[in-house]
Amino acid sequence: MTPSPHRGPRLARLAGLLADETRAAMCLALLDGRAWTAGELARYAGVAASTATGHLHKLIDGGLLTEERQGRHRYVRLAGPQVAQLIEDLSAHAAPPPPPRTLRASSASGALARARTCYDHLAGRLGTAITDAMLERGLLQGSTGFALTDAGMDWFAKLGLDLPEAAARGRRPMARSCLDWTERRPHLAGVAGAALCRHALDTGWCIRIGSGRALRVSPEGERALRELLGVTTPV
Amino acid sequence: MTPSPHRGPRLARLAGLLADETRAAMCLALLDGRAWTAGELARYAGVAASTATGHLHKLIDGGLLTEERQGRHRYVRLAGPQVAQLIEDLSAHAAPPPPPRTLRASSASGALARARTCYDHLAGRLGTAITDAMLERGLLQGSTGFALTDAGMDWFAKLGLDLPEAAARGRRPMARSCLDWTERRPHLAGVAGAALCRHALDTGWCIRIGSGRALRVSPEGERALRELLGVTTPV
DNA sequence: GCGACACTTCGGTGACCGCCGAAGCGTCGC
DNA sequence: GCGACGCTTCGGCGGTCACCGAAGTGTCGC
Repeated sequence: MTPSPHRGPRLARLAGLLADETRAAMCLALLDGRAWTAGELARYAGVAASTATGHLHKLIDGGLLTEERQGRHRYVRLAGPQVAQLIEDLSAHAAPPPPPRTLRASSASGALARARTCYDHLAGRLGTAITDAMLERGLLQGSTGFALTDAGMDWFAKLGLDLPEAAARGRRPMARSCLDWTERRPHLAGVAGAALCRHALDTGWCIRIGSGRALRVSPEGERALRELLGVTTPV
Repeated sequence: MTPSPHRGPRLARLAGLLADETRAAMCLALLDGRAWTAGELARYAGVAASTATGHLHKLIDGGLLTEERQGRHRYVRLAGPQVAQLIEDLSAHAAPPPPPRTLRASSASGALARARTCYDHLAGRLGTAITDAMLERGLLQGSTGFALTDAGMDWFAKLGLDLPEAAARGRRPMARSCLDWTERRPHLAGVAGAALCRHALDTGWCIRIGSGRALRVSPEGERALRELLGVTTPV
């Protein structure tokens, strides 16, 4: 007797979606949380447009992506935060065994390692620094499985961010830990992480560098982070 | 410029390990946390022994499994809790879209839905009931990303379980949430979940039914859970 | 020792799947 | 309208991979 009905085939089907280098590259690109056109993804992955079409069909059928058609363009994005989390987790497990701990600064092209978005929250040295500060100040609890404290809820409320209301809109965790692939330490994700990132972009604390995931911290952002969390912008 | 060195191929390689029905079935079977022989897995998955050998090689090379040779037997098990978590997470995401919420009792063969192990912690209605009770009593915090409170640490200490010492032995989270595939709600995993499960088996609160993952709760176990957590054994 | 047994290695076979280019279909801009 | 453009469908090619049976290696038990 199999212990559960059809878990094996289902698991294999889902894993199969990510088991191809081209599709994996597409999903990792989409981790920036934005919508890409089919052509952009094809060029990014280095395949013909017709090939990309087939891959996108599979990813959409499999529920990992959603599409949105606009004129002659077809925009695709990750189907939701759960999918982003899944890919991020899986990708973290697939990381190389011994990370070259010493000269890391030289790799991962400076700006990205300094501050970037990870789907819809903050990552890089900025993300982990903010997370560390929130832990120190008792706004966040738990060395790995994060939970927001009452003080943490107040802190967000003072910023004008209504987390309970945001959390009620979906089944998403209020606070979640996401493994940072440059820092190899957790940073804040979940509803709280997304709200903070959105706030940082809305208020101009952080500004996107070009069209990628990299961010730079504005002078106002530096001041706000220092005052609110005692964070000095990462070098 | 690719945003990161070689994440795509690595992700694809890892996913590829689980993208085959036979390998997926093997990994799901190994989620019970025990060591299986190659022949057992071959029969379980319904393939020839030679085929199973090949699959096990791949899974071991890929770091998902470890082997242990004893005489003419080759025992394999999951390489660690991180791997168990990964497979459990992935499998939860692969679940069928609309769970038949009504007649669930009839499916998932009664005993397993009532109480079972999930790798090395407690799952099923028993697992979620214990988790709910710990949340209610303030031993655990966070609706999804769990963290143990001070009161929770004391509670474990009173049972004679030294969690900080256990946690220091590895990089494993103290408390973690694991999605229960029969209840569709989280239960307690991580160091704390494993310690509690081990305690329950050591003290005879729970006893394995046959050789599978299913458990039954002993009379002493019922009494202990009622006194310690106010949990009445799930029907 | 001698079989019984667990597992492994080795060809061979067939299916699946990713890839491309060419041709077709819609949309946009002049 | 008319091309330019983005995307899609189709056919064909080639590589990869899961599978098996048969033969081989090591271990256990008598």
